Amino acid sequence: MDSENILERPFITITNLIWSFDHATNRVNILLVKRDNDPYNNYWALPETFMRAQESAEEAALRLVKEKIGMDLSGSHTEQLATFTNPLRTPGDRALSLGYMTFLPDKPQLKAGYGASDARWFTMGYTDKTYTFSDSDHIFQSTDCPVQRTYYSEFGGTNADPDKHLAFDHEWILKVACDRIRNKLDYQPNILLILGGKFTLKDARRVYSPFLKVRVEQIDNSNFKKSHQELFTDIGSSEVNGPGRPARLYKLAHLSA
Amino acid sequence: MDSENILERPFITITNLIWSFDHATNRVNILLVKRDNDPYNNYWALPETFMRAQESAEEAALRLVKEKIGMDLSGSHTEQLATFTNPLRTPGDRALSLGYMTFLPDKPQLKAGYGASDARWFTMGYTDKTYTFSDSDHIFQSTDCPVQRTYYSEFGGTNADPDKHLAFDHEWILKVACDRIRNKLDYQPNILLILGGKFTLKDARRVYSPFLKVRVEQIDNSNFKKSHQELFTDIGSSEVNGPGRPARLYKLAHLSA
DNA sequence: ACAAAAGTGTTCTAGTTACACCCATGT
DNA sequence: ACATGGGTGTAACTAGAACACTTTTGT
Repeated sequence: MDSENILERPFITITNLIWSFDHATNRVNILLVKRDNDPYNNYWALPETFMRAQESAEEAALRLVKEKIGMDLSGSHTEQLATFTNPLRTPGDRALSLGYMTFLPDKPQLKAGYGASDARWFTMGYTDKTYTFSDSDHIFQSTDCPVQRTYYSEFGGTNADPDKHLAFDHEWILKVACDRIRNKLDYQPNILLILGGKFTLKDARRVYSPFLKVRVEQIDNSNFKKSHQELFTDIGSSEVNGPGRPARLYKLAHLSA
Repeated sequence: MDSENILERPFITITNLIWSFDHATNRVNILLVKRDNDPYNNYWALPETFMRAQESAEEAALRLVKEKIGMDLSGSHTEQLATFTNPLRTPGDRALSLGYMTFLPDKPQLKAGYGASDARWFTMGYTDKTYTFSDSDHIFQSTDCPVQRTYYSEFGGTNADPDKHLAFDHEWILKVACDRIRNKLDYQPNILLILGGKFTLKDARRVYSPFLKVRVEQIDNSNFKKSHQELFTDIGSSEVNGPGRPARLYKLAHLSA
C-alpha cells in the first residue's frame, strides 16, 4: 500500500497509569516516577516503557508495573485508555504513546526502576477545573484545557517548570484518564479494583469522591446503594474494628475484559 | 529506558471507518475496499494506510480518505476509536492498528485507490447479535463475540471465507465502532455529521435506528425530541417536497474535538 | 375534504433525591 | 445507656415512555 512513501517508523511508547488506594488515609493514589534520562530529564512523569516485538501492549503495560514497583501482576486488570499521537507531544523524535491503566489491589512500597531516579505515590484531590496529585513536596494537576487541539497548540514542551508540570503531554493524559474513569463510575467502575477483592459501600464512596469532585459525606449512602447495587455483590459482613455497626462487604459483580 | 531490549519496531497501520448516509435509501453506509495485496489478498476490508513520519494519525486518516475516494476532507470530523494490538491480529509481521472514524457529510462516488481493486459502500443493518453491512453481492457482519480475548483466541486468520468474512480483525473493529457510536448517541452523536450540515428529526432517527437495532417508527418522535433537543439547534423550516407538513431543520449544537 | 407528515401535549410510570428513622457494636 | 457508624424506609420530585391530539402541507 504505497509503501514507497512510508518514512521511518515512529517509536511506540506504552504509558501506564497505575492506580492504588491507601487504606490508612482513605485516598486514591497514582504512581509517578522521576525521569533520569532525556528528554524531560528530572521531570516527574507517568511511567513509560517501550514495547517489545513479541508482547501485546497489555503485556508491556504489566511488565512496566513489575519493573517500576517489583510487583508481579500477571492476572491484574489493565485496560486501554487511548493513543496519543500529536507530533507536538515529544520534542525531537516522534513517539506515539499507547495509554493503559492498571488498578492495583493494594498499595505496595516503591523502588525506583530503570530510567527513573525516584518513584512515588501521589494522592489524588481536585479543584474546580482540575484533578490534583500531590505528595509532601509537589502538587501536579491534570490540564484544565477541555479541548485537545487547544491543549497541544498551547503546549509548553520542555520549557515548563519541572516542579510544577509533568513531562510530555502527561497532564493531558491525566485529564483523559480521570474523565474516562468518571464516566464509567455508574456502569463499569473498574477503578474499585484498587480496593482489593472486597470493600464496604463507604470505601466505594471514598473512591468515587475525587472523580465526582464532591466530599464523601455528600454521597448519600442510601441512594448510592440503590443506584449501584446491581454492580456489587454482597459477600457478607466485615469483621469489627471499632465502634459502630459493622459494614457489609461487597465485590464487583461482573468484570468485563 | 532499557533500550537494549527493544526489538524491531512494529508496523503502524491506520484503519479508518468511513461512514456516510444515502439520502435516496435513507440508510447508513460504511466504506469497504477489496484488497489486492497480501496478506488477505482479495478479501474485503476496512480501508487502511501506513502512517508517515511527519503527519499525525488524524492527518493520516484523512489522507486515506482522499486516496480511497478522491475527496478532500481537510476540515472533516475524524475521531479516534481505539488501538488494536493483539499479536494474533495479523499473520506474520506484527502490526498495530490505530482505529479512527470519519463521518462524511455526503456519499460520494467511489474509485478504488492504492492497494485496492474495488471500493464500495455497504449498507448498514442489524441482527439480534450483530450489525450487518451489505451490498448487492455480499453481506458482512460485526462479530457476535462480546469479549476481546475470546474473539482473538477463536480468530480464524486467513482461513476464513473471503465472501463471508472481512480481513484481519476487522469484524471485531466494526463491533467496537458500532458499540461506541451507540453509546454516544445520547450525549455526543457525532455520527449525525453524515447527514450534512442540517437534518430533520426523522433523518436523525433514521441514523439512530440501526445502532439501536429498532425500526425508525419505533423511535417516538415526541420523546426523541424531548430527550435530545439540548443536542440540536433549530435552524428553520425545510423546503417542501411532498405531502405533509414540512419538517423543521436542526444542526448539531456543539461539536467537541 | 382528506390523507400524509410533522409537531404538541397529557398521562402514567420508573428512577432520583432528600431526609428521617432504625439497627448493631464498643465503651 | 449512649455515642458512633451503618442500614432501611418513605415522601417528593424529575425524567422517560406511551399515546392521543393538533397543525401544515399536497391532491
